[in-house]
Amino acid sequence: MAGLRERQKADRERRILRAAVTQFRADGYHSVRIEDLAEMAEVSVGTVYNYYRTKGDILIAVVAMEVEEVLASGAAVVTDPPDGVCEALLALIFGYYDHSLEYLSKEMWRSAMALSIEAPGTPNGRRYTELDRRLAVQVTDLIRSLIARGEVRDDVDANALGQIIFSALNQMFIEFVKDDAMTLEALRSGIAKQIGPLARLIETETTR
Amino acid sequence: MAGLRERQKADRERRILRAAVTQFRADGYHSVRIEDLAEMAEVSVGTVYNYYRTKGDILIAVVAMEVEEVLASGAAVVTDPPDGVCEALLALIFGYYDHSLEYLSKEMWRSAMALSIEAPGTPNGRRYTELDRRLAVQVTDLIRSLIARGEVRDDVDANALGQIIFSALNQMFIEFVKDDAMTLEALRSGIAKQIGPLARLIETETTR
DNA sequence: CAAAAAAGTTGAACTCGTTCATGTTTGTCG
DNA sequence: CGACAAACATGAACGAGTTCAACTTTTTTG
Repeated sequence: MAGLRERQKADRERRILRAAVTQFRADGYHSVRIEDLAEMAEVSVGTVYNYYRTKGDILIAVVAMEVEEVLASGAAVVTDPPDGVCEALLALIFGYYDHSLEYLSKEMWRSAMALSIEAPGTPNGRRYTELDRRLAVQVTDLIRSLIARGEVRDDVDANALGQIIFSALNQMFIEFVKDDAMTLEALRSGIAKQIGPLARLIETETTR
Repeated sequence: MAGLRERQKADRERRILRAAVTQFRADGYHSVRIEDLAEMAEVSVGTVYNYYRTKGDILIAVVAMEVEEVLASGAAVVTDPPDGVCEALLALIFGYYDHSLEYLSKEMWRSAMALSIEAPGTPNGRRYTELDRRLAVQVTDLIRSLIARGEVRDDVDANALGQIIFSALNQMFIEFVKDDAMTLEALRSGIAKQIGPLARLIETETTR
């Protein structure tokens, strides 16, 4: 049976996370104080720290939910990619990008990325890094899928290329969240300019 | 003539920077307090803030000196790259990597990178971003140089490829500084595994 | 059911980056 | 040289993340 204590704990954690999602989005990660979250969640400041190690932990928890969704949407593309190497890659990448601002602000992404670099040893950092790794694996899987379909030359190194493409899309995304004025449209066209030439290099002859 | 005031100012700034280089490397960016720097530089805490906007500014100033050196060493490779596409690219990249830990610790790199992502609008962030851009330009220049030499196919998009390669080497470097246990050797072989296959794709037929 | 143990909550106190009103030093002008 | 202005240095005070010793609540035990 679910003891009273357990229910209360789960409830408090949910309330804190809910407060975080709401306030981070509304006022920005930095403007929100732990005290604000505690107040909305109807717990004390100390209690927040019983559920999350640091303020950054709370952000990562929020961001991780979003990335899980992105991964799920990407899985659909990998299973049945559109025709054409460039089209398939961009379908996956645009899927990532379009999802990214659904629940999170650029400021939240910036802070989360900064955290993952600065504190790689914490549960925070490791969790975010793991999500990055899974995204890279998904890109690699797509390439393998395109090789199996005969659209990509079978002498390309799927691992190397998947990693390279992930690096490119990730770096582009960093530039996107760093510049508040940059539109999703500009992000899309930016990565397309890189993926296009690359796709041409790895296509099989027959697809030309 | 250099007035007394000017000399004193320059002197103080140098002392603060010197204290930062010494202490950041010895104890880590985070462990060092502004008060520690002030003490070593024989100024007050407030004075430190007269010369640098934030603690991060001081770090960026230190890191920027290092990156300028890296850019200078890279320029030599671009001017006269070794034979072979892969060899030339790796000569440039290894040059970057080997330089990177000469004066800076991994923790300093992590903090600097995190800063540039989190505070892109500050003088800090912009300066670091600008250095990144110049590194990407240098990679692009090398590719152009290899095209001119006939080693790289002249139908490849030098800009797109330069940016992609920069993203890859940068992402790899991020993984390197995130993992204190990762050796320079592992970093080198990691990027080589990505650059190798890519180089084969862009080489002219004759070089095969 | 009562008492002890376990688990969790609390908010005051601590740290450190940053700011600002005040004081001091340097340069300039009569 | 003396007095005024400008520039600069100073450190106490403030804000926000984090910690921890004391207190409450829930569970277990006899």
